[in-house]
Amino acid sequence: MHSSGIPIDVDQMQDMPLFSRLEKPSIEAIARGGWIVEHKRAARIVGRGEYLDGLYTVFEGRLKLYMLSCSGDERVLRVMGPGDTFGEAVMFNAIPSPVFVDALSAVRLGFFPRQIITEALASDPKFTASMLQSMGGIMRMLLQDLETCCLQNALQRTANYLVREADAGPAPHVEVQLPAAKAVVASLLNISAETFSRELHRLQSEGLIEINRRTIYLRDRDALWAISAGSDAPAVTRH
Amino acid sequence: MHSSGIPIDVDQMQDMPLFSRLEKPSIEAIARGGWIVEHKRAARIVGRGEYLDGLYTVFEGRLKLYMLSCSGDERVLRVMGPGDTFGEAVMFNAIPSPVFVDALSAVRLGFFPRQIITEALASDPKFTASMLQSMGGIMRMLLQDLETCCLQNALQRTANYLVREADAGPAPHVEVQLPAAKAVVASLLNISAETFSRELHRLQSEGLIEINRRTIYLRDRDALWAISAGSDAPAVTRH
DNA sequence: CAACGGAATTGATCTAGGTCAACTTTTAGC
DNA sequence: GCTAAAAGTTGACCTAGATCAATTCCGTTG
Repeated sequence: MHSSGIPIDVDQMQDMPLFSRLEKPSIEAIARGGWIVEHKRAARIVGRGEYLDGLYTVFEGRLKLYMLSCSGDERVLRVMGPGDTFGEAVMFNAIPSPVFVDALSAVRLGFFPRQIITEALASDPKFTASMLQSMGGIMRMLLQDLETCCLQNALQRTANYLVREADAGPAPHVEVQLPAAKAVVASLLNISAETFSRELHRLQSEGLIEINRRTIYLRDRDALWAISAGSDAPAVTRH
Repeated sequence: MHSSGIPIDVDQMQDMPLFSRLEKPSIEAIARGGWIVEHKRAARIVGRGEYLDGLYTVFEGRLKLYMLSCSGDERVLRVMGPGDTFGEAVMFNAIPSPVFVDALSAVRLGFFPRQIITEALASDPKFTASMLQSMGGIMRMLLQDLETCCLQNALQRTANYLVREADAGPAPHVEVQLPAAKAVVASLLNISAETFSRELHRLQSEGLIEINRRTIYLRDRDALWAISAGSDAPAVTRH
């Protein structure tokens, strides 16, 4: 890892949801208190059990946030990219991290010590609002995950993922780029890589999607939505 | 439901984690802006899809916060009691509620409109800190749930629940009171009532616990902990 | 105290999806 | 371009836990 003295690019911060609503001076104050950290692919950024005295934002690269079962298999919770933040819960509660964070590619992160964040919260109500909203958003995501993993079967989860991913981008696109290897996405959906492959190919054979490496073209968004919403087998025949 | 004009008891608020660190005047200001709501057993407090323009605190009674699958079976996420709060995520993000909240008994709740909360956040940094910590705590709980439900088997979940519940109270107790019917607790653990019963009786036959209606006596906390931590069958024989 | 109804237990099946293994395709290094 | 390693696909099998069904156990009410 490399903890540089390079000043943080304020313009880039302005594009991040957590900071985008703040006035320039506020952002600058926060930027001055933080620093850039660089890691290469596969580096462990946060380990389970570590305490974090600050929060991270992603400037460049991708990371996975995951848990490990006692038997060593991992469950990916989020794949994070530019603009995402992590560490809030651990920082505000002074608890050991319940999750691991590893770099999926070379990454450039901003690190902001708790002290700086606390000061910014005290001096700028807009930052407080942004922070609360950001945390609310993560809670919502976690709830979604819980819902997905407890109440939906493998086919529904797959369809649901594709539809959500298609809507996620700025312009809803019919072309979904998997953010990582299929095995990682499978873990995100809490299914085995094999099952993920099978369900994906099932959707393809039904004509709802087309698979091309890590790109999935959605051919019938409504049908996918219907599947994810529960009508388990609308036209889709099992076997 | 009954939306009374009864003033909110400030002393009772002081016992709630969200307010306990505030100065009396802050609490009083918040109390003046909120009101008491009463519901009887089985009442729906929040429905999925509803927007909430404020947050609730529980003064008296128990509630369940749950999701429904498309096929109608419910998954309980939290059983809430006095001192708990809910609605933060929905309020701060102005999103429709992803969950249902029903009363498990007659309940007395405090409702605080967003306006009041926002003002309190702006005027008292301690409240901001408390709020962030509270939300961080919920995030941590959700993460725990996700971990439990994705990485542990039914026996581990059952053992884990008992141990956590025993530590939850003010004094770690060897006597765990199930907060609701076994079927509700089972749903909390994302297993069927039947499986929950079986696993509980398995633990009993191994001598690790004793079951008496809704009271479980923990006879060997370390062994339970070991099970929940992963050593799947330390002395516990399957079948 | 009888009797009714919800909660809990227990046994007998069934199945979604995991695991293992063989194989093919893609990617990256040289 | 060639080769080794990684990623993905596909089939055969297996198991944890769901579901269904039959009792049993209480607690409540008249």
